Amino acid sequence: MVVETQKKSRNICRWHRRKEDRPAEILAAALRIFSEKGFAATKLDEVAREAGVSKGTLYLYFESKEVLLKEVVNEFVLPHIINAESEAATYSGSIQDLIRKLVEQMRIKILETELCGIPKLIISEATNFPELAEFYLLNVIQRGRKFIASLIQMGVERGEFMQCDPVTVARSLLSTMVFTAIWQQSLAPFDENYDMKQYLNTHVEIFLRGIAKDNNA
Amino acid sequence: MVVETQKKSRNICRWHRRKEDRPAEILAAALRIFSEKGFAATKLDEVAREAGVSKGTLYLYFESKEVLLKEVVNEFVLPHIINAESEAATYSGSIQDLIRKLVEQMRIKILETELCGIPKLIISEATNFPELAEFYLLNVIQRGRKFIASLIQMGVERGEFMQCDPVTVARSLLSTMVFTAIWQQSLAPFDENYDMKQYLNTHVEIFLRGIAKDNNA
DNA sequence: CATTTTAATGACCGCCGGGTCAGTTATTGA
DNA sequence: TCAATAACTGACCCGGCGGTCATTAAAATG
Repeated sequence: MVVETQKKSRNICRWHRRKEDRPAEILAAALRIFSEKGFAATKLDEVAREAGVSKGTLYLYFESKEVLLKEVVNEFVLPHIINAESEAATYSGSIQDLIRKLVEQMRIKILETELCGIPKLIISEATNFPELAEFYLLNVIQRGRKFIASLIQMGVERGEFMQCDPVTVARSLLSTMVFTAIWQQSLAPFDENYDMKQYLNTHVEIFLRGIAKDNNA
Repeated sequence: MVVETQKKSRNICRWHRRKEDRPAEILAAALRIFSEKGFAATKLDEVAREAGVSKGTLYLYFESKEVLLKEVVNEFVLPHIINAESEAATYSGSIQDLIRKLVEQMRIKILETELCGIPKLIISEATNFPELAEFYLLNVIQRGRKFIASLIQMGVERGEFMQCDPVTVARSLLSTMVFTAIWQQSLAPFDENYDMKQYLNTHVEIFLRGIAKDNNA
């Protein structure tokens, strides 16, 4: 053994040079593997295989495993928050209906995709990577919370909702979204009769009825 | 180097032989470290140090790292479920008040202690240890869910709550409890102005108002 | 006190996986 | 056409940790 390096026949198509596409492909592969395995249990060899490159190539584009994880978060999560905010800005119906709509969109675009692996990842590694946790809390959770709180506040002013502390109420609604993501990536596969859509609908209706100004049973 | 083994001076008191106490001490230490670090990032050397023993001693009482984790779950979680069930059996007030009381007890006995590290642990490692996930889902989550569903059902029959699917509603309430535990062990330390008690109270009141039969704002 | 038993120790082993780099090959451009 | 360049590869390195076991000494036995 030792050295003797590569001289054998080689699968041709892997040897393409595609500097432009590599980062995106690697990030997509990393999202998949990180979501499934968590941080520590993810092997870079596996990410590389999933991305169709060698481990060395990873280090051409990302300087370490930890940096790779951060880049995954940046790449895949932020756009959706921004999207929801602009969605709300142009909505003209009741706040209740807007909330129903936003929850449904979040379900379809995040909770039912592999994207929901990210919250679980952050939560799992929060103690080991506090810097990442803070980044996520600030840029995703707190941003989302402020956004929802502003909707609640608006609903109160319009007389749709009862008097309440919008921030705490927003926390309550958002936590359900986060929990749903985490559940999806952990115990949901073992949980018979679990139906995310039904669960979310029930929860949202209880929630809306719970903060409604007057009660129409 | 090599061998030369131990002959130097030694801290005397660690050499006590306490076969009876060791397992409990090791489990307590394991709960602390597992809760804080997660499974993969926990080093058995550290658990041993925390328990005041050597790594070899761990293997005298537990055959592997994975078995140690399972024993931790068995030891610390199950008793609390059983306790809540018997609590409810002897309660005589309204279901609403019983739910308030149970949530508060859960907060004090689990959520505000290191015990809440366990749900996070299970969630984090669900993919890597599906066997453990199933065990926890069956013995803790589903058992708790059935218990809560029976309370909801009772509330419906008594006319406290509106018509609903008790199991889905139970899911909604329990998920908040689980989420609170997870949050406590992950992002809560970074989340300024987070007050678990206030959050839980608000959430429970919204929930109870949301499923109440008639609305008294 | 001498002997046996066994709780407890910690140096060591082997493997695994993050990270490196000498070597290989597609592409560029002169 | 043929350097020169740079994307890409994978064998290798090495530190860290789960797990082992020969050794030590506290307690039990007689």
